[in-house]
Amino acid sequence: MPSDNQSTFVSSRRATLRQVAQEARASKTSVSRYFGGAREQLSPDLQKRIAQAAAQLNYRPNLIARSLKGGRTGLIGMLVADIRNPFSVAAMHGVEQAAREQGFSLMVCNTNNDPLLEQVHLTQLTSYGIEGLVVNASGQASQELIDLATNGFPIVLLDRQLPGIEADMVGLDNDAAIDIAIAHLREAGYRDVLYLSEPINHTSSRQERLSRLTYQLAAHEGTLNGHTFMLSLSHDLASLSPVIEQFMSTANRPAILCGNGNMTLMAARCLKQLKLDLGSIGLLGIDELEWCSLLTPGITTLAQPTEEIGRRAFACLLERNREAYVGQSRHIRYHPTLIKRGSTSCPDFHAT
Amino acid sequence: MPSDNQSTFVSSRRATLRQVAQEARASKTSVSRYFGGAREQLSPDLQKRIAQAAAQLNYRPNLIARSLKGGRTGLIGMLVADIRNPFSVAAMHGVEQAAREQGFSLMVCNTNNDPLLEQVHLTQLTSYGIEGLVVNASGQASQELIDLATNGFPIVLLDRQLPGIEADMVGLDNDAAIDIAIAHLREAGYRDVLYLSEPINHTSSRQERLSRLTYQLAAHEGTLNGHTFMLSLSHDLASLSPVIEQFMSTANRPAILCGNGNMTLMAARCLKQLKLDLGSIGLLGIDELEWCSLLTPGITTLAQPTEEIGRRAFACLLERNREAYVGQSRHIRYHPTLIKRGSTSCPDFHAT
DNA sequence: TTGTAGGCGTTATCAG
DNA sequence: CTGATAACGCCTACAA
Repeated sequence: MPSDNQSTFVSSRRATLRQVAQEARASKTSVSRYFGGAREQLSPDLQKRIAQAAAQLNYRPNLIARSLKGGRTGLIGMLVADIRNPFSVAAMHGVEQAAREQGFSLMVCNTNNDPLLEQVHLTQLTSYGIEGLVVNASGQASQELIDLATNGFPIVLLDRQLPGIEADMVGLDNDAAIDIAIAHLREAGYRDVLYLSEPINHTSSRQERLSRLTYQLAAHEGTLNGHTFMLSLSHDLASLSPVIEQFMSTANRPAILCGNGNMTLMAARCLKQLKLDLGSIGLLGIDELEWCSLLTPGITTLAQPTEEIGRRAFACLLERNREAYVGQSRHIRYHPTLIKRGSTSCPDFHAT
Repeated sequence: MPSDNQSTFVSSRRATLRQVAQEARASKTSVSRYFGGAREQLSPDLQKRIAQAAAQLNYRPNLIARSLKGGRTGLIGMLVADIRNPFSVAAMHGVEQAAREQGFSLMVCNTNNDPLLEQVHLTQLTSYGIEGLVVNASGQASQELIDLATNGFPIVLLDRQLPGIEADMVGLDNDAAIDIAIAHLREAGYRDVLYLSEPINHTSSRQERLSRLTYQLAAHEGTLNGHTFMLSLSHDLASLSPVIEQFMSTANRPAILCGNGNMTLMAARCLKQLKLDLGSIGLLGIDELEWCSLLTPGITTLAQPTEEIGRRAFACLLERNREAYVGQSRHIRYHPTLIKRGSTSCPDFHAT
């Protein structure tokens, strides 16, 4: 809770509806109507008086008081696992735009991948009477969140599902992503794949990508070999380097597939340090980052429509809000776009 | 939304203080005290009854209603010009952390560099009764903002000042940044500098950097030549390429100095396209980005303590809130850190 | 230690 | 068309 001290700058308190009413020699009701969208009902004269008084007092309706009565706060909340991840930022941007277009404001909370913090923020958000929640949280849902979902509170999951929570989800078509990635790597002539992922930690999108990879590797057994390495962000390059060196020493036509943008960054750092040339060792990342085109000869990526994903998430929220909780929860998955660059084209290889 | 049923049935609406009071056979006052921090005043028995009832109903105080009476919302607002700028995100992260530590929640609004949008968001924010505002806006302040500041509303400017607004500001020591940059370039043997900036547009930080650059160039007249180019983000590389080509054709030991991260990105793209080698043409950027170390041979940058800047901004807000508006507004400037990399070390050059 | 009454700024209901 | 009046959920004198 904010600390004790009395607000000292209260001198310039905002004007209230009542003051406007007095100044305009009208009733509170009329003023309320004027600002509440029923302006047409009022006589031109009254309208003018109210407008004048309001302008003079620089009056703005107090949204808090309004929501107290009406139940509608116009607030929606968003929980983000890692605000410094460009994916999160882009998605958030999408949510925010869509929300504003519909007259909603967004409260964003960064949980830092900390379930405890998630709980704290959730309590805060609900205490402020948010009307819906977009969640991109760390793998496990807090009890708080589960309760909310169970009670039919409008929730949309972003990028990942959460065990124990029945809600709409919008994210990437992970199967398609892996399929496209593998197909591309095969066509480009790579034969050994090292998959880099952040620890699964119950994060569904990571799980899905890994599963599909396993499936693909099985399907191409004999022509494509696979290895997997989980890398926590808190680890430094020191733990990745030996893995890659080991991989290089045994692999034939090797390529690295990165499960997300963070992994692409780690891989690129490591390859640079090991002085390995992009292309001769393949590199393909899920998530497009602004610098991927800069690194000679360019890093091939699978781009997600991040903003659109955010916008869609908000749209889902709105729908749920309107139609109550009808029908099964939907899973909306967007198709990734392959951006081919030099990191997956080695002139020495030839497609099968 | 749930129907507005009054009945005491399992309405999915949140429990209110009144319901808890009924369930606990206590008065609203007692329950209010229980949750308002005066728990000690109550008899153990009463405390227990209230605790039980609250748990059973899963009661949470409604922060909105609370703030209506007390005036304190525990909300602070932040206006961000461009949410996709890593600097903004990092600063926002700092603000958010500091705010949470003090029990405040953050409402972030992205103005997209659009003054109109800024106005809209500002109205919204104040309507929600925010207790303070952190502003990193496009150059010109809206009238709305000016009024707020004039009335003594707690505002802190981030990274840039705004004409017509007397408020604390926290940002980079731009003079120091330029001084360090120029000194470094000179030492590294560069003799011609092309300064890339986004259009000044009344943005004080851009103005300061440019002015200081001009000053430095004058100070080193004869040993250092300078040119300046303003590049809008909406422009594409096509407009930058000829400038750089022209610069290269006439310059002696040329280097590019980038006014911020966006410019560094543009420059890097352009140099890559023109197939110019980093180092033989110098490149130094203000703002450290995650990929600057990746691009061979590394881009030299001036790093800002972005998170700390955000945290400090919130701290200022708190102080202002406590001590009313005492004394002059402060300008807090952080010193940048030079991160030397290959882009400013050309083996052919020798220091003066 | 506990409770009663009134009010915060707004909207909804029901009269005129 | 316009205006009283009663909520909304909570807090805070003031009593008991």
